[in-house]
Amino acid sequence: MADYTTDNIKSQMRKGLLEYCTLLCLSKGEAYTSEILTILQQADLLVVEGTLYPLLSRMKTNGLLEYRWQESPTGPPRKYYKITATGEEVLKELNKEWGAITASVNKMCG
Amino acid sequence: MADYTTDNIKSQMRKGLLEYCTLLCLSKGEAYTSEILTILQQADLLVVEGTLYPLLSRMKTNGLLEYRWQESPTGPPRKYYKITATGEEVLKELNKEWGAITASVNKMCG
DNA sequence: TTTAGTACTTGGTATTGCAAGGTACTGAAA
DNA sequence: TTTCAGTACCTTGCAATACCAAGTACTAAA
Repeated sequence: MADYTTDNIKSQMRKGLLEYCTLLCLSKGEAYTSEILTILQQADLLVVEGTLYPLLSRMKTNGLLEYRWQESPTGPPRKYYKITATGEEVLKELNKEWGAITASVNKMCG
Repeated sequence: MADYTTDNIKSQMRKGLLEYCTLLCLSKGEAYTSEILTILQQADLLVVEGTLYPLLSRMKTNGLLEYRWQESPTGPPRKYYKITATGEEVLKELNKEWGAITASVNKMCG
């Protein structure tokens, strides 16, 4: 099993949750991209660098996130992202939406 | 609320589940496109014709679905889609995946 | 000064969703 | 007969997105 088709559908299922999970992650406190990446990957979100950077930029542009630069002792400075008040409100909406979605899917299963 | 950004993220969350829910729908018996469309829309999947036709074709090409033509008393003939044995196996995988995803998300919430 | 490690950014390509328009069949109205 | 409305299928063109790969830039150690 786990052929190309199955993997493709699976990854699509997870892709759609990327923004939501990123907001969830940052609602617990600020973090920079590599940390976010690791957290999302540990939740099996299968996300990679080239996806996450543009995604964070979009969310910043849309006012859900903000960032500050912070020097790093071991390399170039880091962008620490933080959720905004708007982001918090959107997250509340998305939490409701997630509940509705699981209800929808479970209804289709039953 | 419910501004452009929120709606966009919401729709992405649901989009990723289209193939899965289509398989779920057809695992209950065959149906033609308009019926599938109605069922998915009743589950709030926000799908439209121009999305569903190519999607069903892709799934047929990938061996998940098959169809037969059937005359209609009230118009042109209909394509009745049915899940294949391969589709059933993929669906089992996706059911497991859905369980894993909800677990992942809920872990991130907690 | 070169190399390795960390971190951010940016093309190019492929996939996908959707709006809009097109084809074709049936039956009823003009 | 012709025209129209309803049903059903399909395609085209545009925009958004994900990902791979490469590029830039900073630090520290060899």
